[in-house]
Amino acid sequence: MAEESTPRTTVTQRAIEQIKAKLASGDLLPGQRLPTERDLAAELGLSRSSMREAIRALTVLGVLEARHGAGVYVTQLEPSDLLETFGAVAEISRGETLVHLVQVRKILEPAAASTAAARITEEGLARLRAEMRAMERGTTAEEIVGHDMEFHRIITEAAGNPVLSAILGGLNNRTFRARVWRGYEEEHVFARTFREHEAIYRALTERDPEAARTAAAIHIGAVEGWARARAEEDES
Amino acid sequence: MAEESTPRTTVTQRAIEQIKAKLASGDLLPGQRLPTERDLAAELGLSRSSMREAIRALTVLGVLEARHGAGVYVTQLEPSDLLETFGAVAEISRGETLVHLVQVRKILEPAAASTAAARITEEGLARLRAEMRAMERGTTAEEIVGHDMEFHRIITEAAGNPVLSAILGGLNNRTFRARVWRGYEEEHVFARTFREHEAIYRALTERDPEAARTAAAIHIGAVEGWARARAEEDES
DNA sequence: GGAGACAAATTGGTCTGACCACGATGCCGC
DNA sequence: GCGGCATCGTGGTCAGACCAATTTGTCTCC
Repeated sequence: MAEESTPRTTVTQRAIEQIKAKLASGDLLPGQRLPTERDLAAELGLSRSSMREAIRALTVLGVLEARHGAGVYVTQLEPSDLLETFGAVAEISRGETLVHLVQVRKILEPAAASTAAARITEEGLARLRAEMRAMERGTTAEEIVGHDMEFHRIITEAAGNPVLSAILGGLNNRTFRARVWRGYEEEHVFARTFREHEAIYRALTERDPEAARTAAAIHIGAVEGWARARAEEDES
Repeated sequence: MAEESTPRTTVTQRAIEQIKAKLASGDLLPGQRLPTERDLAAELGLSRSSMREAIRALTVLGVLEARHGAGVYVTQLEPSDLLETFGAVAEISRGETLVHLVQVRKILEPAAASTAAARITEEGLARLRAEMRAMERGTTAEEIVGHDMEFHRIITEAAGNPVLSAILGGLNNRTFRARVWRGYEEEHVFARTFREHEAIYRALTERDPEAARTAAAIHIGAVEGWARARAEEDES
């Protein structure tokens, strides 16, 4: 027993695991610089090509960061770094999965709004007001959607949980929204969004967690409907 | 204008984007086979090494699957494939982030339990009973934790949202649990878990969504406390 | 004629070594 | 003392070779 090599997998995969282990164990700390690709390859006993594949993989996962000419570094390992890939999922998903993604958002966003009601600062509320005004004044759909996203981002942020923020950020991708909200330019749909944002804002102002939760749930509920319609289109 | 090349990024990164675009647009469909690495490299105008890095990155993201000797394939793009990386995050995270992860679970799991109360089948309930019995009979911590995880997995599954299942699955990682539950072997802690599972199970049997939600929230609330204690240890 | 075994072609996995491009360092001249 | 330039270190890319797993086709034997 005690196989020292892992024949059933690739050397690259093994390298990935080894680096991940060093991270989990605290052997590598956030911000720290790794040895050079060449040294690392020698250390782990593989070629530079394979080592590079491993580093690239961990880079897209948001764990490492390669700076051309400067070296490879561990990221801050903030949830925002690590869960960036969550957005990629939202971008690629199609059909029914779109609905499932929105459903998860429908669970998380009300919870975030509820927590935010108790924690949001006066400054946060002021920023929400600003976004609402900007959204109403907005002319292009692009612009309006931008302020809409920012509105939700501020609330999420106020909940004070970076993991939650990162997940909701991914689910709230620009690309994702664009796909769900196709044909969103209709005037009355925007009007409805305004009203719903207003309701959420009011609940936050009154520091009413339950009202905030409900208002957010209603808001996302509307999105869910569109996602469902869109999903049926996809199933062609 | 209209720069045709993207000088500000790497060729590998560009290749990743191009393949992702093909996936999002439906140009590449789940299960489909891609051209060989060599052909793909020629097609996108880069070397095979760089192409391989791109493929490896997408493999780690759960989007592609490379079969030695057989070719590269698009996965089924099921949430379970794509959100596998979520587990990796949970494995690497330390300190306060552990608490934030558990907090997200505390939001999602009650929601899942609530939905499950309305949807779980008789067979599902039977499996829950079996897991509870097995857990009580379990001798090693390893074994008990395994049945515990399965208990939650069955409930999550019954909620019928694969995205939700995938996220909770990642949050419920074996490694993750091991880190949070250090010193979990104490008898009374297990006893408490038994009782809490019992409460969740009863609510499901009675098809009572609110009771299920509450019972699940209480259960995860206990875990949150341990995670918090564990996080303070980490901050050394 | 069909089934199994073997051989060849296909294709991902790994390695080597070279060169380029970007950053950091330090030296030199003003 | 300071700005600019040369050098070196390091990641980024490329090319070509060989290995290993799989697939496919063919051939033999029953």
